[in-house]
Amino acid sequence: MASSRTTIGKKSYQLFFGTLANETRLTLINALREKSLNVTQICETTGFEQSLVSHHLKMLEYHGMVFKKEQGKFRYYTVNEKTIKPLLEFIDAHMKEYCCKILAGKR
Amino acid sequence: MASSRTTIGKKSYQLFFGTLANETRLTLINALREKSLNVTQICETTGFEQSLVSHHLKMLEYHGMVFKKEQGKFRYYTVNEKTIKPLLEFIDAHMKEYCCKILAGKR
DNA sequence: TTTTCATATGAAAAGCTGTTCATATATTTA
DNA sequence: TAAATATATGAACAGCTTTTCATATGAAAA
Repeated sequence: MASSRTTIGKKSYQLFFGTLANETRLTLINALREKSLNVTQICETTGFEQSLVSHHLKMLEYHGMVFKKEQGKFRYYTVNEKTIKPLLEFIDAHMKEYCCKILAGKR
Repeated sequence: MASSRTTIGKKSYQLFFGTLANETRLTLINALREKSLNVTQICETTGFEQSLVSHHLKMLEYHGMVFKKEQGKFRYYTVNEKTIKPLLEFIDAHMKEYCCKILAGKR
């Protein structure tokens, strides 16, 4: 049994990381870190087009990174703090320690 | 001061996640989780072409996810356990809790 | 010192992802 | 119920990423 190994396949990781490997989606997540917003409010905050925002929110929701709450004709989105916050903190620590080339400004 | 917020920009996250959002690179990381291997050994283990492996290792190294150790004409690569292991464990936990749609088998 | 082995790299082709546009659906208001 | 508002979705195009191929570089062995 190769057991301390994860039980979740490469494809799943690829989808998870792929979901976060996008500047637009990271902007949406960041916008939602303050508080829940509906789609129109997200568009106002970020300056992105409505259909673009909807497409990306769908993907974020599908991967459990945001949650949707229906309220009349509005759809309020909330960031999954439990995942997103520690994840970004963890990565900050990695970057500070290892990614000198990136932090140095190039690329 | 929006201070508990990360100091590292969206672009850096995009590059970090983008590096891991690829099945080939995840396969390389997985191959290296057992032990350090040189490029030829990685090719044997994974079945990938040498130039493909070199391209991807370069990216992984650049982002601090693997380390390279020169030994004569060989280049031994080691996974960055400190980052990769807890990261994958963390994501497993996220998946188990939120990504039912993915785990259910579709996509 | 020529050949062989190990790895790296640049450029082109193939494949994938993001954005836009047009439009659909669903809810509320007039 | 017609019009307005809020959100979602499919398809096409543009742009980016991955893979392949040809070849370069560098170290070791013959």
